[in-house]
Order: sequence, then C-alpha cells, then structure tokens
Amino acid sequence: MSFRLTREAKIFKTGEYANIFKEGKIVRGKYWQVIAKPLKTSTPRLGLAISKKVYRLAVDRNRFKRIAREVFRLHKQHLDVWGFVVMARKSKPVTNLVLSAELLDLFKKVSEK
RNA sequence: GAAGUUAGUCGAAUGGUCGCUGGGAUUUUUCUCAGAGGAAAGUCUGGACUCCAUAGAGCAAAGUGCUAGGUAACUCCUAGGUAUGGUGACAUAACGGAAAGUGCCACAGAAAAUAAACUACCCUAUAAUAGGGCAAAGGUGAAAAGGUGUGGUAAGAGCGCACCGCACGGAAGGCAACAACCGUGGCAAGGCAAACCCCACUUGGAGCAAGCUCAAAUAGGUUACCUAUGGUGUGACUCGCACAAGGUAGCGGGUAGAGUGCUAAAGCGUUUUGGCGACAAUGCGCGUAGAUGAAUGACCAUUAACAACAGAAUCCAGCUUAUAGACUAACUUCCCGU
Repeated sequence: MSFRLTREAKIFKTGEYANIFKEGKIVRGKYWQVIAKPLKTSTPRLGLAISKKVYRLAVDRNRFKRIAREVFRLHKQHLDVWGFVVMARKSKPVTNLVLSAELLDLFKKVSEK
C-alpha cells in the first residue's frame, strides 16, 4: 500500500478541467468546494483550482493546495475512482486540522451523491 | 541606570514517521545530494539578454536639476556645501531661473502690487470741511517695500549715524559647490515654477507569454506523377490551347504539444593593498532552487517561548512598502555613585 502522489494522480490538461467543471457534481462546505466526476482510469485524480480572487496572498493559496494534496494522498486508497477538482472558499482563518477534516468529508460526500 | 540617535545581524533549532521537485548513481527500484526571502512583495528606476527599427539632424513628449566622486548603469550610493528642525548624537531637502512672458494668491483687510492710504499724525485756510505733508502708531493676514537704539523734524521717514541683517564688489582657503575676512550701498515691488513656462542635460520601440528549435491531427498552399487515348470550356468537328476533379509522393509555412532560453552570476565568503567613504585592485576557497494546473510540506516529541511580514517564475543593481520577537557596536542627553 503506497501513499505516494504520482503524476498519474494529478489532472494537468485544460480539457480535463473543462470537462469536470461542465459535467461534475458540486459539493460545498464551509471552507471548500469540490467538483467531481467518475473516471475510467485506474486511480482517482486530483486537480486544484485555488483562485486569486478568493485568497489574495500566495502564502494562503499555497497552504490550501498543500492541505488538499496531503488529504488526497493519505486517503486516496479509500476514495472512489473519480476526478476531483478542489476549490477554496473565502472564510476566516482556521487551523489546518479543521480544514483537512472538512475536505475529507466532502470527498466522501460527493461520490455518494 | 533611564531616554534616545545611527549602523548592522538573526528571522526558531534538533530528532522521528509519511510525502513533493530537480540532479547524480544504480539499471527497474532503490540509494544519495540539493531545494524560497530580507523583503522572494510593490513593478517604481537602471542595466544584462532577445527581437524589431535605424544615413544625419531637429521638433514633440517624458524625465532629471547644489558640488565632487563611485558604478555596467540609474531618478541609486558615498563624501562635502547650503538651508531648515532638534539641548544633542543626528535628521530632512524636486536644492537652476520670478528684471523673458502668461497665470494664481481663498477668508480677512483700506490695500495682495506699474502700489495704495482706512483709523491716525502734522501744517495751512476755514469751523464740522478743503488743500497739502507723512507711512512712525493701530488693525487684517501665511505674507504689507529691513530690526534695535539715537539724532533729526511741523509731524515723520535710512533723512543722517552706530550695531545686526540684506544686496553688490573683492578675496585667504577649497578640485568644486561654497566661503573666513575686507570694502561699498541706505536697502531694493512680495509669494507660488511638485502652475504654464525658460535654461541645461538625458532618452529609438517592445519585452522571457522576449526569442530560437522540433513538430501530430484537420484545413488550406505549392511541385511532380498517375487516373488519362478520360472530364469541362473554346469550336461545326479534329488538332491545339486553357481549366477543373480525385489519388500518390515531396516541399515550405505552421496550430495543439514538446524542447530550448533556464541559471556560473557585474556570484558568495575571505586575505592583503589603495581610498575619509561609496568602492576598486589582488590572492585563496566555495560551486548555491529551477517548478510550469506550478515542488520546498504535514503530523509527533524535546528545548521556559509553538511565534511577525510573507512564497522564487529570465537574471542582476537599487528604491519603496510590510515585519512578532531577539541581539551587537559606536555615539548623545539626563540622573545616581566614586
């Protein structure tokens, strides 16, 4: 069992993003918003779309990206094979633990929907 | 000891587990090395680099504006001058020109400028006013044609004189800006040039998504050959001439995409020498992120503290702004003790 986050597990192509945005299911939380769609690949895949409009500072955006990657990496064994695009939502600052807990919850919710 | 001024340093550390990006080794999954900042920020200057343009000169536009130096270069830095602020260490400065011209100067005030005369003061005539003299006193304002004293006068006034200030001329000294000092002048019609403007000097444009290389699919261009003793047009017909369609192969342009530019650099540390200094020369050592839907992280433990501002995107030099806390050196003022 590997916790590695390889290139196959990331979304790179513009077309793939557009496809998920167009046809995916949306789940909103307090701090996150996840858009997801089933895939035919062997593993689930992660894409990040943290807007400059939501968090102006690069430091804040990096923090959200890292948390999203970390949560995905540690739990992708238990996730369904979907493409997940993660977006941040504007909120008051909270601890990393709260953020990770909510994101994991959203990952599970979106595939049950 | 307290309060400050200036210059500078650090910006949590160590260990463990799970990861990320790049290089190297091994050759197929392991090992090993490296991996954000003092501002990486704002994109405000100046360069390197790339492409385009370019005979030369000027206009326009923009910028700069005390002096000398430093630098690849600058609107930067250093040293000095002057002015202003501070008891002081020090700090600050768009610091050329207002007798080239234009414009503006709110309110208040008699008057905001070719000066003028409201309340006053003085003289003459007459009564309540007129004519003349004057700018000392009052009041307004950010600003009203030097200040104090003394002589002088009808009252006054640089009208005369002394000191201070100012302007002009000379001038020790200084590379220079400037200026010790000496003399002359009774002394000037304000301010604003980060208002237009004048003077002097500087500047070609665009930027790494610059640019260079490779290069699918589709469409289109072009060349050759084939279908072909074919088709269409011209024509009564034949020859001839012109044109089109399909296929195959080649050529060049070029989109997606990929590579390159891409990190060794006006580099960092240090020795000696020159210089007040910015800095320069010299020897020795080091070899230091390079992503591209974008790495440098998460969790746990210990350290008295769980920490600010904040995340590289072609690279340098600077400027500006943000910054919890900790520390160093020199200097200043005040207080206490010897």
